[in-house]
Amino acid sequence: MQLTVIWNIVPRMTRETYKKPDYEKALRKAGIRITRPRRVILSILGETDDHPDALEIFRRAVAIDSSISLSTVYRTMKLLEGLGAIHRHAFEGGPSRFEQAVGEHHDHLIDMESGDVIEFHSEKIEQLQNEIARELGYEIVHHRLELYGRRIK
Amino acid sequence: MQLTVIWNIVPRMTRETYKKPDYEKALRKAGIRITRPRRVILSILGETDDHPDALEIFRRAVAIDSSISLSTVYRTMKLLEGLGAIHRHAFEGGPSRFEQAVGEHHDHLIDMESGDVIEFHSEKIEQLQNEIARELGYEIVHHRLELYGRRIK
DNA sequence: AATGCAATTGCAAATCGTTTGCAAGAAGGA
DNA sequence: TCCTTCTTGCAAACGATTTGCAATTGCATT
Repeated sequence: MQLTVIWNIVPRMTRETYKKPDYEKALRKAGIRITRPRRVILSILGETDDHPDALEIFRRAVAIDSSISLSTVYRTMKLLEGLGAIHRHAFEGGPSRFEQAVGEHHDHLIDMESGDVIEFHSEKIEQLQNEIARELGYEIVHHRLELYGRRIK
Repeated sequence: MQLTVIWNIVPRMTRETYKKPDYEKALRKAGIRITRPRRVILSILGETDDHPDALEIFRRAVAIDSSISLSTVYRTMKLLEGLGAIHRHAFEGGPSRFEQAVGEHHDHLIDMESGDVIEFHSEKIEQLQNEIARELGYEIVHHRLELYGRRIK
């Protein structure tokens, strides 16, 4: 199977402008078959704002179509990740958690008590990272910045 | 078993000033028994400059004392981590890799071709992180910053 | 140096998250 | 509709790590 990054076929997509039919058309164009399980998983990813792990996605999927299997969830996540449609995050030990690749890049602040994930973005930090990498003779392909913190009362 | 962070009992330790006897004394003071396997693992951690994973530490340990088991390596890593004597890093999927907690905090730049890990530190980035967290109503307990890059030719 | 007991060990089996082989079942272009 | 290829569910395999257990060992105490 040959993978092409198709996410740019569906550009400027945000949580608000997200439309399933367009999305599926783009996938089909990239040679990906729209199956029942995939449609279910896609709809879950499109509707959530949190960062569920495979098991959680599986649970939600089963609630819609009980015949879906966990391996299909894993396979679909890997497929979508390869297409650039979702991002995988491995926070501190735990299982991978996924989020739809919507809008621009951001980093994460993890609430150590609740496990909540807060997204943020700092252009200044990004620039500093590039500077540092350049000084060391590298160009950054991607990065990971996670802040683990406690809510200030 | 009651754990106390003892690493500050052995302050200002650098790779150059590191002395096993002092180290072991500090551990004993914290109620940790210095066993043969632990002495071996400690010496490996003290001598290396890279970021070996448990299996690699196990291999090196076996070369010194063939009776050491992998589970003891894991148990010791967890113990030392709890004491603050080592840091655990989980880079992109792979197994945890460890490094002695020596000197001050630093982040990592991972060479995507070779897997090499380059350490760096930027006070500016640290400050920005604190600002961001504060704005979001959080105080940072710790963070993880990894740059994945390619060498510029 | 010998004693006693809790801490530590090695081993094998268990666990967790994830991947894979396989035969059966569906997608979608002709 | 037919045919080929992709996808699926299932169960078994997987890699990293943890655990239960009985045997061993460190070390504070005699």
